[in-house]
Amino acid sequence: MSNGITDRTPPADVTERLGYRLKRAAATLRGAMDKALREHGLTVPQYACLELLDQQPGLSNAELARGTFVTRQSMNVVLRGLQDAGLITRPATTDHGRALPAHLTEEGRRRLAAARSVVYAIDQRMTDAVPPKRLSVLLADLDRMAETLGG
Amino acid sequence: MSNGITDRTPPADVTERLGYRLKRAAATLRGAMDKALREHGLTVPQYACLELLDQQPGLSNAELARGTFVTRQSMNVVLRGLQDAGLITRPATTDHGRALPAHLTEEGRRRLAAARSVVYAIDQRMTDAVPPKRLSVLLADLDRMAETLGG
DNA sequence: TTACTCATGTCAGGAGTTTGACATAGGAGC
DNA sequence: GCTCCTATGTCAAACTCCTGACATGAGTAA
Repeated sequence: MSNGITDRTPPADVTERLGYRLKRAAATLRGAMDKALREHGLTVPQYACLELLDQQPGLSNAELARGTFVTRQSMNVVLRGLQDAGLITRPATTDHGRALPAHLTEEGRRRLAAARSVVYAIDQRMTDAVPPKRLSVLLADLDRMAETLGG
Repeated sequence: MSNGITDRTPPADVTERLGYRLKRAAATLRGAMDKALREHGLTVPQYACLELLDQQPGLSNAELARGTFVTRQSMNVVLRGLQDAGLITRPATTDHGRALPAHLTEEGRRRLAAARSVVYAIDQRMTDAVPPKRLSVLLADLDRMAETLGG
């Protein structure tokens, strides 16, 4: 059966398929972040939102949704929560268009800084699990996988 | 700043971190599977459950939950749905212990076979996106990442 | 101007998932 | 025997997220 030509059929064992492994790694990461962030009073989408806003102040609801891989509707409730908690500000109206630019408050920056330390630790532990020389290749492969499926 | 020693601090740009890329790839895969499976009347957890049961008949609710990375409670709902749809069977009682072994019905096997084709196609497209020589290494790295975080 | 298209923000409803809790069954150790 | 400890199944409530839908604003072209 082994003829030197790459097998183009997914393994019969589900757990040997790329999709399963990808899901497993992502689920584990999600669980670790969820647990760590809970002690900081933040959910994963909330943290992701704060992180994006810190790097790109003024992002709109729709832009944040795309950046965190959720729908506009989901991001809307996240933003409302962050707004109620006083971590971000958003104008009620705007001169041009409908997009409402969001910005971090001082408190938001503080909470983000605190939460960032624990998330960094997790990301670093995970990154250390892969040989340094393979990291850039791994990142590129993950990107290709996403792009191929229309991400 | 580049001194030949591997940088041990996560990139400031969130989108350059391993966690972000991993989430992106997983989210894209989830979206593709979700869309494809909807035409077969199945959700992703339902499909995963059927696939596991096909390979390992008699798995219990808790075992299926661990295998699909959800809680027992979630899997309980999934199993109830599959049972109502006549795709699996589960005894009401058992002689030994509390674990109730689940099994596919004939209809369950048919639906799984139909759904499997579209999922295989997605998995294959994704797998083809990474150079064949790197596939086994990629799988190993994903595993290491999960194990490091306690998966 | 008008009509069309697209992106955005938002509301309503429902499906899926989680946390927290409780009762039951088996095994290990005393 | 008895007591922990663990694992399992299940219920209830809350939360998260999504699908579907609608209205608004901007740009484009007839």
